[in-house]
Amino acid sequence: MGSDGFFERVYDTVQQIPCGMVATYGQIARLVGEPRKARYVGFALHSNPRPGIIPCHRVVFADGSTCTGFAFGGPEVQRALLLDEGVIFRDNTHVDLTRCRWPAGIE
DNA sequence: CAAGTGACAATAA
DNA sequence: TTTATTGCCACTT
Repeated sequence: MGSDGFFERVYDTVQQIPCGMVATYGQIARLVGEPRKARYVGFALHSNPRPGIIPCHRVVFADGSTCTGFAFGGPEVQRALLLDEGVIFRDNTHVDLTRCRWPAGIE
């Protein structure tokens, strides 16, 4: 859409993640058309210039694992938020991308 | 104003 | 199979 910035596309895509679903940095990078910029997708959320409109907790690693640090205010907090939205967890730190991967049908 | 840094993922060896 | 390196934009200081 009107946004010509890479970050803007990332924010717009992350905001489109439906409740109960999660997306990976790499998938978002592909959705914006730049599979090699997955690194900056994470940085875009880290910078978080639009707090409140960017559900960073719905974004996880390609492995389905959440960040190892306190990026979301606490990995356990992120897990609680996702569980509250209906996301299925395989482990305390890994999300069941098999069921909650978004968008559905990317293959 | 310029340089450095940063929540990852994919490919090569 | 696993480990290491590369890629690359915007934001921070």
